[in-house]
Amino acid sequence: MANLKYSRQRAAIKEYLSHTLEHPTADTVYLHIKEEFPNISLGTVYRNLNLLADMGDAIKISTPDGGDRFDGHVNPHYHVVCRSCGKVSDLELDEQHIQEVNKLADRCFEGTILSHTTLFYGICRECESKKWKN
Amino acid sequence: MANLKYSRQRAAIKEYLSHTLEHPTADTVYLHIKEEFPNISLGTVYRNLNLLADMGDAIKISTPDGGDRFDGHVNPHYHVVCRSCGKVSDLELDEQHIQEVNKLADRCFEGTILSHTTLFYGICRECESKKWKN
DNA sequence: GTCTATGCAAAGAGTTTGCAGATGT
DNA sequence: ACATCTGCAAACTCTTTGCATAGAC
Repeated sequence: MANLKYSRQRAAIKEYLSHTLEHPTADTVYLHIKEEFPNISLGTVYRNLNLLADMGDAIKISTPDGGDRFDGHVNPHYHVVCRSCGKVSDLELDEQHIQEVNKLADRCFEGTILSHTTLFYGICRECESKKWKN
Repeated sequence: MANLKYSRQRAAIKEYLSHTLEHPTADTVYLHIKEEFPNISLGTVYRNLNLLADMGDAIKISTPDGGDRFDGHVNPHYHVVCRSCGKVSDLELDEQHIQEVNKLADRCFEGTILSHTTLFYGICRECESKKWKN
């Protein structure tokens, strides 16, 4: 791994990721950071998001629809994708459960399990309420 | 949902997906089906893969690196992505476990959980052996 | 005959990359 | 001073779409 140098843009991205509860796409991060750094380019955002993900300071979430999303909260937790509006929410599960699943999987796999990510699909509360208004 | 008409191309894709243990990308499916239908186009492959996924006859797997992969085995099971070679393998877990996880998640989420997919990351057996040769 | 599926090619979305100049150490 | 990072734009990958024709019912 190469030597990293401080950059204000990267610091701002990391800061933003660690304070938002949304799970922004690269483009959303770009639009947000642009308020502070009007000249920042999308390429820089992508480069830094990938750097942060590689360093373990962010998580990249791949969903079947649309681009990847990023999460600055790296404690073990799960995500729910709303089938109706596409929003990604956090789902805190028993930390022990997460470790259990890794062990369980390791027993069934001819190799080594390092980690896992689980994506739940469902309907978020907002969309459930809307359903009754239509 | 619209009316579906039979097509040999779609049948061939479904057949291929249900017999392979790889988890091919759309392009891999395309190359394979091309042997039987030399004129098939990539667009047709994508259209049919999405149809199959919508009908529940295939599963679309999104990984952070590269394009989506497809799996014709729709019984509940998990996947392992090798961190070294990128290969996707099946992981059969206790079916009850899978239902348990949905229920557990539903209790922790303000909305409704419908399903989930879990992607394990690890090192497959082939790559583990290679490690000792290098 | 009508409606859907196909092949083709072009367009679209998301992401990466090469380069010259700015910035951090 | 040197290596890294940035902004810009072009390139690239993956996927979708519009249209005329072929195929299913």
